[in-house]
Amino acid sequence: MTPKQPTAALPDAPTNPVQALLEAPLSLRERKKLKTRQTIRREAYRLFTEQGYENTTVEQIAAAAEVSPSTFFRYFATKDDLVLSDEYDPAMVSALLARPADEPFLTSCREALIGLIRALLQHERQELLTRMRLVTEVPALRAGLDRSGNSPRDLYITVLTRRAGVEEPTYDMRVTAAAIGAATTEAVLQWAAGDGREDIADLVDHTFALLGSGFAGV
Amino acid sequence: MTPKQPTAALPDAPTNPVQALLEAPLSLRERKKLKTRQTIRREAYRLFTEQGYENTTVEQIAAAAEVSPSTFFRYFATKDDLVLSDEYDPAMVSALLARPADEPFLTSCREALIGLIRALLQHERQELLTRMRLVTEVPALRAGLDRSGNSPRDLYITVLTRRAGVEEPTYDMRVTAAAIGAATTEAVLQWAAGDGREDIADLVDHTFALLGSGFAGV
DNA sequence: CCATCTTTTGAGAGTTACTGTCATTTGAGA
DNA sequence: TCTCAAATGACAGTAACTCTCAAAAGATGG
Repeated sequence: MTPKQPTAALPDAPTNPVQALLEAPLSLRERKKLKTRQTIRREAYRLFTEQGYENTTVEQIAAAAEVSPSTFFRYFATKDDLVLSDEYDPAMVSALLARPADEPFLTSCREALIGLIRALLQHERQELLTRMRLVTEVPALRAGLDRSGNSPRDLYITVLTRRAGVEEPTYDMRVTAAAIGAATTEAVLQWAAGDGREDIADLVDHTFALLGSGFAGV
Repeated sequence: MTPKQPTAALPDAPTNPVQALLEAPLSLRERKKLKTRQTIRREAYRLFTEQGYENTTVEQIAAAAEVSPSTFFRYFATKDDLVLSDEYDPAMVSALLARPADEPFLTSCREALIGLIRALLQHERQELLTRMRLVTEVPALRAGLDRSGNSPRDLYITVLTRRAGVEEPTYDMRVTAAAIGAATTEAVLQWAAGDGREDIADLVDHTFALLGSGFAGV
């Protein structure tokens, strides 16, 4: 489910940054790795906002973060991953699985999504918005958003499959996951487009109500 | 709406290959261009099936089609475009706009989609299946499927906007387009996964019924 | 048929994201 | 302090593009 990372160098990457900050018994090595990762990302975002995404080379980022290009690619599989890879998937999955199995899936998604974003807002509001702004503005990133492996679609498929207790997802599960996933993306991007001023609960409620109505009004 | 092509070299590319074959008053130049385009694609698909997508370089394709790499990129903006760029968008748009404006959008989509695929099947069944198989099998292509500009989402947004007679799409239109677009993609890929044996009308009917139900059963 | 103009093409050089290898460094554990 | 495994950097290589410019080929008017 998680975006393919160079697992050799990061065998046990923390699943959630928030979580990572809280349960802090990290070895020196792990602390350094975390710090390096953060530095790379921070410098990258700085350069992106200064001179644009396309105009910023990996070499520049590596130099700014004071690591070699080799090391850069050990931390992020691609340049896109700087923006696209997040560590929220596991949190979302457990939030979804924590909901009652007989609840309508749309409801589970709505609640899980609102909860997750609320939690994130407390810790990394600014970074979250910067990311989303980049995604909306850079076509290459917007495209990569649906890359298999880290898309909402794939996440929902996983949950639906597990919830049903089967091995392989059915076609209906895939359609459901794809449609709700696409709507989820729209909601998050809309929220980011308004610089996070819009109430996320209202937005998600509205979005999922539209889905639940079967597009009756359209 | 159409995928970004190097417009300099192809100022008036035919909008639809079927259409293009029928209305044949083409100048020598235009006939040669069309032929070159077809040759490149044909040779590319041959190489892809022989040795795989990733293992085939643009240089090899260009050599097989007896053009220079420069020329390749004049015909296809990227290697992905060989598979992803199609010329069906305009046909789909007009099919959709031909439906009554007060018909539920889901119904319009269902009918237009079934009609379009049926029409395509008569002329290019084999190529269509080869394409779709590539898309399902190559992760990079699967990702590129949602690239802004040629996604079903963007197409549906255009139609919804025009149908409503407004300038900018509303948020609800974007959500609707994204969700139905994602479902459309699932349907087409499912159909291709079964090598086109499944009845396309049944599949699309079923898929859009699921959407229309608001995922009540899930 | 010729001259001219425009479009298309090929050659070649350059950029950049990414891969793979190997030697060196650095933290972990006894 | 010694040893081992993990992390890093240096380096070479590949392939997808981009740009520029000159040559070739089709269109056009006489």
